Formats: sequence, structure tokens, C-alpha cells
Amino acid sequence: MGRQHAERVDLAVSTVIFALRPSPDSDLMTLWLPLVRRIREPYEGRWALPGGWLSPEHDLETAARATLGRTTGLTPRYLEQLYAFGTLDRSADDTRVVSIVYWALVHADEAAQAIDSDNVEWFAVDDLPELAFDHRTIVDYAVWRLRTKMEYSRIAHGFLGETFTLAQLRQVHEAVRGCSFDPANFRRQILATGSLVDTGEHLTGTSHRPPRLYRYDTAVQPADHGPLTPSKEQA
Amino acid sequence: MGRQHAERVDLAVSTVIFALRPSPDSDLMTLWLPLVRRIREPYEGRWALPGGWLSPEHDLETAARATLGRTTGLTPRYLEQLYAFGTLDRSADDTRVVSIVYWALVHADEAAQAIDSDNVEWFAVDDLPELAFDHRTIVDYAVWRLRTKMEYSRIAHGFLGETFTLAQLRQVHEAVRGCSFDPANFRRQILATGSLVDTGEHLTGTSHRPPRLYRYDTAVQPADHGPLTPSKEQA
DNA sequence: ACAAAAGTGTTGCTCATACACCCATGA
DNA sequence: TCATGGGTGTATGAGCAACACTTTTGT
Repeated sequence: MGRQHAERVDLAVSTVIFALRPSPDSDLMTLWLPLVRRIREPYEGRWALPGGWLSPEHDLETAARATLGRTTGLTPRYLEQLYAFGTLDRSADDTRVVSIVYWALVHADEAAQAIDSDNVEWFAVDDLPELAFDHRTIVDYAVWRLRTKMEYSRIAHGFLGETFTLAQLRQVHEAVRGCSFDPANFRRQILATGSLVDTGEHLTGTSHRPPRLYRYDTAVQPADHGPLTPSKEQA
Repeated sequence: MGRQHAERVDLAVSTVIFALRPSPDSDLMTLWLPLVRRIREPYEGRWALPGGWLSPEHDLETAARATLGRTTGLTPRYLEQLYAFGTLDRSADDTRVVSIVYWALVHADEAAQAIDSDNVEWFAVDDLPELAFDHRTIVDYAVWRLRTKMEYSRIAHGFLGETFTLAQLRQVHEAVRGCSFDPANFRRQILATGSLVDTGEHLTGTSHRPPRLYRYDTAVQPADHGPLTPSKEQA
């Protein structure tokens, strides 16, 4: 309570980056995210969300994208603002920091391994180390938002390639939501939304009947992206 | 495009304050919000959302509450962060401003009229004047959020007193959602959520059968308030 | 008695779940 | 031909919209 008041408010932008990867023990897919090790006080040595100070000439979303590129070398398949965190006590020292946090989906294949430097490491969401600042709260909230949004939105797209089978799409849902779905019912529900397009092609090389490949209908918006994309007009 | 880059980023907190009031023409309830007239450039004379600069010793939510008190003299019945707006071009001059916007529900009765100074005025949401900055976008988004959240949350509470009849609650929903509901079905749906408590009392003085008075069950959270209230744990 | 809104009952539709069953391919 | 997952059909049940009907007050 005897803390000094900071003289100014600093503005940072951080990003919670999600990717789907096979779990080390089971061969199921699970959620992973990259963290960076802090190289200075406060919380030196602890893991933290990737981010940086907001410079006046950068857009908020641009800053989030830049962070993402720096940390993973990837382009987000989905990016959305999460929340602005700004309580007085969130920066262990006497500075006042407001962090505007974004969350992103990428599909982590080959490229992701590239930037596996000493200071960047991927962690399974349900096996995180101790985090710096209030970043644990932030991650928990981001995971909650991802799970919730997966229920009513089409963001699973962000974890997949251009074309995919219904089984792959289902596995994404199962990994994120943490439960399994009846393949038959999942198929019908997804197709009923009309957001998928049958490419006519099939995936071969499987040891069973070759499944159809689908593509997302680009005419449909994947989700409500916030206030800036005008997709929420009413008639 | 030939704009100078600002030297720093300024942080503001604004609040979209909603109240339910009888419409001037029809006697239905409609959404209203207070705006303040700008007394300096840019956009001098235009109407804008109430707000102010964020000082280092104030919490984001505290700042939003303070704005609300200054403008309306009221305490919010509901308050939630809406979004952080931070595009480069949102401040007509060459300054860079990031606004963290909150939205609030109040019930505007006697007290509200008190602060009806020259610079504060209430407007019907579907009859707004031209607003300063990107505040029109912000208001539209806030209205969308209010409508959406009303569908699955219990925030209607924010517009009502301690006890209320089901008809009053239904009228709030109808005003915000913009359509009418079957009283019979509305009753069942609301009661099925288990969020209402029968006070046992009745409202008298009506020219028909006296309706029961209900109270919200305070044990149930009204809505997911964001990341800071830990109500989104899973078992 | 009558109007008007509170409150209850009932029916039919839609949609999600569960699960039985056929299809097509590799081994 | 068998195993495996892709894909289709269908019965059951929950929940909601629509609307008929009964109840209780003031006038």
C-alpha cells in the first residue's frame, strides 16, 4: 500500500497465440502457446506473453501482428482483441502499465519450429509454468474466450489449412472444447450452417474410405471481429 | 496521408451510458444515452461520449465510474469494458489517442434530471446527432453488445429497481431487443433459469389482477463480467 | 358484469442426441 | 475378407412458439 504513484501510464500490446499440436503423451491434439522468457526485471527469468510497447505510429492490431511475426514467424489465421488490462498493481514495480491484449490462431507446422530460440518456447495450455505479471489470468481468459467462441463461431478455420476433412475439423473442435462429438451429428450440424463448400476432391492414402475435402465458404464472415468490421447491421 | 506522427500515445477512458426512458411519441420505453458537448477543438460544438484522460493513479474501471458520476450523478447498475479503440486516424488532429471504452446501465429516474446542464444532454439511441471522432462507431457497437448480451444474460436487471413484475422485466427486454414477446412463454423461460426469487408480495393499484413482485437471486452472477471476476472456472 | 392483465395448460414443430446401419478403401 | 473410419437413416426426447383458457383484481 505504501507504493509510489507512477508519473505516467505506459501502453503495451500483448498477444496470446494459440496453435494446435499433438500432445506429448497421448496422440490427441491439444492447445499450445508460445511464451518468451523475460530478460530483465521485474520477473526476470519468468515466462511471459509476447508483446511490446505501443509506438505512436503503429495501429493496435498492427502491433499485435508484429509481435506474432517476431515470436513465431507466422501470420495469424485469426486475430481479435481480447481485453485491456489496467489495474494499478499489475506491474510489480512502481510503473503503471495498461496492456491491450489480442488473441490469435495460427497453424503451427514447419515454420513454427524455426523461431525456437532460447527465449521463445511453446507450452501446452494445461501445463503452463509460472507466468510473469497477471499473465496467467490473461491466458485463462483467452482460453475461455476461445472455447466459448468455438461453440457459436467458425474460428476452427484458423487451425486448419485451405481444405480439410470433416474429421479434421471435428478433431479441432474436440481438442479445444475438450470433449468428443458424434461424427454423424457433427457432420450434419456443420453442413447445416452452410459455411462449408464441398471441393469435390477426396483425401487419399488413408487405410479406409477416402473422406471428402471441404473448404470454408469465404462469403460468410468467420466471426464478429469486433466493432471495426461492419457485419452487425440489422435490417 | 501527409500527417505528422504523434510523439506519444494518450490514453482516454470513455463510457457509453444506457438508460431506458419513455419515448416522446409512443409511450413505449426506448434506449437513451447522455452525450457531452465538446468545448474545444477538435470537433468543438459536436456531441461526444463522456470520458476523460486516464491518470496513473486511477483504475480503468474507476475512471469509467467517475465519468459516469460526473455526467449523470448516478451509480451504474452494470458496468463492463467494451473495447479499446486505437486506430491511427481517430483523432482529427495529429495526436494519437487510444480510448478504452466501457458501457454501463443505469436507471434514470429523478436524479438523472439534476445534471441536465447545457453540456450534457440525453438522446434516444435511434435519433442521435452527428458525433465527434469515431464515437458513432463506438455507440453502434455498444448497442449491438447490449442487445446481444440481453439475449443470454441477466443484465436487464440494470434497468430495474430492487423488485419488479414480470411484465416490467419483459418490457425491458422488448425495448432493448426491439420486438415483443409472448407473456406466457417469457414467464416460463425466465423462471426456468432460476435467477428470479418470488418476494411473495404483489404490486397493487393496478386496474387488473395484481402481479407478483420478483427479485433477482443475488447468488447467481448477472453476466460474465470479463476476466477479473473469476466466474468462468470449469469443473 | 366487464375489461385487462396475470397466470396455466396443451399442442405441434424444430432440432439435438443416440445409435443402427451401409459404403469404400488399404492391407 | 476384414478392419477402419466415412457417410446415411431414423427414433426418441427436450425445448420453444403459438394460442386457448382460467384467475383476480379495479371500476
